[in-house]
Order: sequence, then structure tokens, then C-alpha cells
Amino acid sequence: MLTTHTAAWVAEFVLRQPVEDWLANEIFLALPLPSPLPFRLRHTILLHRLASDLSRCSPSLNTLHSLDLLLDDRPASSSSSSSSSSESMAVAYRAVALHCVSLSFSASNYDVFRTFVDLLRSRVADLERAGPAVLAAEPLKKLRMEIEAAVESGIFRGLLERNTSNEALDAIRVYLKAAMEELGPPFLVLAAEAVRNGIELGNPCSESSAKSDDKVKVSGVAGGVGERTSTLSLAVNGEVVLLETNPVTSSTLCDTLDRDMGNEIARKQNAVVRLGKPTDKFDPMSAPEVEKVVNALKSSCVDLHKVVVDPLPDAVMKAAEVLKNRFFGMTNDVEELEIQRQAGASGPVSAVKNRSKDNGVDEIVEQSRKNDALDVDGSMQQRKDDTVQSNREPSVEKQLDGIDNKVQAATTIHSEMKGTGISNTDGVQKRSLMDRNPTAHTFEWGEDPIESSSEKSPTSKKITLPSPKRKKASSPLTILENKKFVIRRKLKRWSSLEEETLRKAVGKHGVGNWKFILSCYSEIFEDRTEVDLKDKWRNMTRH
DNA sequence: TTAGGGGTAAGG
DNA sequence: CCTTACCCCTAA
Repeated sequence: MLTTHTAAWVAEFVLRQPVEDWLANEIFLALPLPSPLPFRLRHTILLHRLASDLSRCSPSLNTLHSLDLLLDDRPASSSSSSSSSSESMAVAYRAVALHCVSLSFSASNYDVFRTFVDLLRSRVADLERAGPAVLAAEPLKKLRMEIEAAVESGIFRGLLERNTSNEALDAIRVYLKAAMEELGPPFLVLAAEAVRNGIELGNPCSESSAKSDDKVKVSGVAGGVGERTSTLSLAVNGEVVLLETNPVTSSTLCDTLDRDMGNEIARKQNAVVRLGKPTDKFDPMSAPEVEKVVNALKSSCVDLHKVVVDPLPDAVMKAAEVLKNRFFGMTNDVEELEIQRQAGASGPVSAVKNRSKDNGVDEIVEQSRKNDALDVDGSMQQRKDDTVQSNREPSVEKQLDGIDNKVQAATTIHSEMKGTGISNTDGVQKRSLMDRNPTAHTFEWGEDPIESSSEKSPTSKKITLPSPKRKKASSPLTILENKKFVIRRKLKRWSSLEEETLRKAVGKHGVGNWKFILSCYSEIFEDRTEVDLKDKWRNMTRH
């Protein structure tokens, strides 16, 4: 039986492989991961997201968001500027932030640009107040100055001339490398290696380990439950190599193993567990077995890669082309841009106060503030319904941020792409044909007051009150003038994969968690909404 | 956010 | 004509 801790190790290992996002999702779903996620695993997930953005060459607000989370998730001990990844993190943060600013500006909607810049400013200010040392780094100081300059001048001229995308990608690449090195190899690999070499698992400070100078020791755990930090140190030939220098952790491998054995009494901070010796009170984990598991995992990943090719990148590119073409031929969008411009003209602060129902920017501003993160994906989008789409991402964020985080949607990286209007490097605002028209409204012909009163017999003395349902009198002419017709999405029949996935998901997560299910399988339920899932389930269970 | 009623259009 | 997918609305 797989325990939550071993599941975390496996998850960590899998994410360190070049595994497709959807596959990672599937594996995550199948694993009984601990809640909250261990620090190491959280970190690995976020780095995987970055790597994913990098591989698609599409730094976006989601990339910035990942960096944001990584920044917030830094263990206190590594906030010192000595951390090797701190500097590159700061550089990457700045580069990606500037790229996003540049994108938001070239999206040719100044209010959106202002909103985003304001949010970014306050975020940087928040970070500064919180005082992580990473902000002391020169690049972020520079970022703050650049943002200030942008706001003062109103225009980000310098940025538009630069290739911010490439700068961001390069910076991410550098940071990823440093962060990966800092994180060290996956725990399973270390463990397998150590066990193969005839190791001893235990506290590096304990007497027994100090004596064994011809062996490799692994101490700590790949991710202690609920711990922000984890110690993973290797002692090779008596020399201790600390991969992460936090010596104090309440949840060590010993703890984990103890818990797994149900032996609460033996749970001690400095307990030493020796593996590989038949006389142990714990079941020995033989080296060949661990090796076999690791190899099997590796080979299965490779096999899956050979068999399955992720169709999404292709699809995304094609969709981007279509949308781009459509953008230039579509006058409606110009109209909507204008509407949004007017709605947002009072600035982000007042926009929050004067929140109107149909103003997508307002909702996003408020949502962003609520989340206290730069999750302003929707700012680049024009429409309320797009905001709903982008709401999938905050669910990921919650899971990563929250204490009771669950893992299922943690790597829904593709869904981020779909929910983000500016994730592509062209920076053109996009609108899908699939989207609803926010200004569309329905009209009931049946009980028009004008109609009814005009047709009413003048002799009729009966006093009638207007139905509360009717809000205003409108003639058919007015309606024809005002009405924008709803464009139905193209009918897309449910594939058997979708049906099967829905069935499984409902079996696993229960009926009614449509939003959650959608976020878990967003790759499979492409272009579907929660309501679609609900309706489909209704259909499926009807007969 | 979801459930559920109910309407409409597409497509077999 | 029937089923399915999509859509809208309202209550909880």
C-alpha cells in the first residue's frame, strides 16, 4: 500500500522527469498525496510549471504567478542572500514582470495596462514590506524603479523596443537551473543510490553515522509533512554534503517511517533507522527492489512519452493563428475595447468601488486583491466569461498556497494557457468564438406591458399590477436595436474519453464538484464549462 | 457555486 | 422525430 509520504516521493520524482503536463496530472490524481503538500513537492511543482512555460517559449502572467508563489514559499532559512538561486530568481522575476507589463501595454488597452502596473507595484511594495532578502537584490530594486518610471511617464517606451520575451525566457532558464541544483536530485534517486551503495539511513549527527565513514548516508526526508523546509543531506565517505541547510525539521525520514509503521512511540526526532540489515525491527528495504522501482518509473515515463504525443501545443498554436486572423477582421472587439476603456477609465481603485456587474476588469481587480497575488490573468481578457475561465487558475493557487492544499489540480498547466489571453508572445488580445457575448440578453415577448395594456379592453375596470418579472417596457424596435445575438458555441459531441473521464471523476470526487473536476481534467474537458459537465452528467444519468 | 427546470438548435 | 449539447434562469 502506497503511503502518502512515498506518494509524495513518487510525485516529486515524476515531476523531475520530462513528463507531459497532462500525464503528470493523471499520475497526481492516482497518488494518495499528503495534505498539505510537503515543501519540496510544492517547490518541484512550481519549478515544473516554470519549465513547462519555458518549453513552450511563452512566459506569461502565469509564469509570474509561479515565481510569485515560489517567492512566498521560500523557507525562512534561505532568505539570506547567500542562497544561490536568490539572485537568479530576482532576475527572472524582474524579466517576467517586465515582459508582462510590456504585453499588457501592447495589448493596447491603457486601463488594463495601468491596472496591471498598479497591482505589480503594490505586490513589489508588499514583498518589500515583508522583507524577503531576495528583494534586496539589485534586479528587483530596478524593477520597482522601472515600474515607477512607467507609471510616471504613462508609457513603457523602452520596453516595447526590447525583446522582453527572450529576456524573460533566458532569465527563467538560469533561475530554473540554479533552483534545480539547489533542490538537488529527487529523493527517490538519492535513496536508491544510497541504498545501492549499502547505506545507512539516519541522522548525520548521530554517533553511529559519524563512525561509518565508508558509507553513504541519507538523512531527512524528501518532504516532511507540513514542513516548509526539509533537510536532505548526503554523507559520502564521512563528508557531509548538505543539499539544503536546514538542520531542524520536525519531520524526518525517521518520523515518516515511524508513522508508516504505526509506531507512534518510537517517533523521536533523532531516531536512527538503519535500512538493509535483516536484523532491523523495521522491514528492510532491499537495494535491488528500490532500484527496480526507480528504473521502472523511469522507463514507464519514457515509454509513455514514446507512445503519446501531447496534441495541445499544436492545437494552441493553431487556435492562436485563427484568433489572430479573426482579431484583425472583427470590429466587435474594437467596440468592446471601447466599452471596457470607458468602464475602467476611473482607474483601478475606483473601479473596485464602482464595481459594475458587467465589467470584467473590476472583478479581476477585486479577485486579484483577494488572492493577494498577481493573478491578473483575466485583466488581459475582455469579458466576464473569460474571467470565469481564468478562475480555474486560482483554484490551483489556493491548493498550492493553502494549508489544506490538495494536489489534484496542481499541475494544470495547460489550463493556464487556455485561460490567459496574453500568454502568447504576440500580445494581441484574443477572443474565442466559443465565448459568450457579455452584452447579450434575453427577452420575453409574452408579457410586454405595452402590448398587454394596449390590447386591454378600455371597459375593463380591473386594476392589474405590473408583474415583478417585467423590469422595463421595451418595444420590439428597441429590442432589435439593442439586442446582440448570442453566438452558440459549435456543437461538440462528447468523446468517449470525456465520458469515461467524467464517470471516473464523479466516482472519485462525487457528483456536484464540477468546477473541481473540470480543473483536474482541463486537458481532457477542453472547451467545456462546469455547466457542461453538469448537463452532461444529467444526460448520462437520465436513461 | 451548484441543482434543476426548461428552452432551443444541431444533427442523426 | 428524437437525442444531445448548449444555454438561461432561479433558488438554495
